[in-house]
Amino acid sequence: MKTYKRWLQNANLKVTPARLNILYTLDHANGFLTAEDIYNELKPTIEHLSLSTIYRSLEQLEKVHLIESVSLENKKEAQYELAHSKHAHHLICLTCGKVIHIHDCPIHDFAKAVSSQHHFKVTSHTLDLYGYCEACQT
Amino acid sequence: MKTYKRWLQNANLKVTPARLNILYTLDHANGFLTAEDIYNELKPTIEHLSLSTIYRSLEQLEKVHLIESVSLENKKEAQYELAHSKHAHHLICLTCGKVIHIHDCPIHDFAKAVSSQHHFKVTSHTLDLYGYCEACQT
DNA sequence: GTATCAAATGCAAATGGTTTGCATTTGAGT
DNA sequence: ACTCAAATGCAAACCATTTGCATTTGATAC
Ligand SMILES: [Mn+2]
Ligand SMILES: [Mn+2]
Ligand SMILES: [Zn+2]
Ligand SMILES: [Zn+2]
Repeated sequence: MKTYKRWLQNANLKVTPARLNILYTLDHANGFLTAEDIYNELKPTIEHLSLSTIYRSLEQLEKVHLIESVSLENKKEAQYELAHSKHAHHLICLTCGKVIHIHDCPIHDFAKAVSSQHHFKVTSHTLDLYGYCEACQT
Repeated sequence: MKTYKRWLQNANLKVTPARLNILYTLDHANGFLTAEDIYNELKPTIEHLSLSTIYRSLEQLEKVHLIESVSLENKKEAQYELAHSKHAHHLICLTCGKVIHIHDCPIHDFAKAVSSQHHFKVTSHTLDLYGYCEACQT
């Protein structure tokens, strides 16, 4: 918990139980979590926890770049993960939701080519690969 | 309109004004459209048009693969476009919403590599590039 | 420690995009 | 024209997320 406390202090956010627990939960998840996932995880251990606190905390944590939100194809709820400094892409298991991070990025050259070809100034991109993780390929 | 009629008939869907108009509208858009975009476009010309008809039509059209829905980063509404048979990716203008289709795909080799490296069976992927189109780069 | 005050929280109500129930209309085949 | 499933309009329901407001709490100053 020491680490999370420092993260919050460095970001000039008050250290509150909700925020510490949200960071801990995202840090120990093996895939993306929704606001409600986090709420359900924490509700039993925090009395009087409100779902709106989760939403407001996620908003703040994202604003200071401690976490990131992702929109997944065919999912309407926002999904969250701990922020990672290195540019990365995702392997997402369609069965168990496990997420593997890939730090290799095949897009930069491609973006450059496409960019000049279509006179389009590319500033960012999203690339997610869907399929089945080792455990789910039986 | 002749074409759209045939599309619907081939898909075993009844030919209705709403569906014809939705196909026409998507066919002539230069970017993705939301259900409400389409509704606002058609409302003036179709008396008693209901937004739920738009939603139900989009659902049907997607089911028979005449159109596709896309989830965009930081947009909560579903976006639609006419289906395209060839595998493609998107250049999306952050200012005007224009979408350019790229039929070049740099991912297949990458997916193969990553696949064997992480024992992950990749079945699909999404790749969208965001930035500014020629007209919006002033 | 105690006082202070903005920031964070709980709770309930409001939102906004999307879906659904139901009575009525319409398209396609006879 | 006749029939019947499918499509539609409208209102109400739904669900994820946001917001208003009264209360509590964390950080800083004494
Ligand atoms: Mn990630
Ligand atoms: Mn497309
Ligand atoms: Zn899995
Ligand atoms: Zn543009």
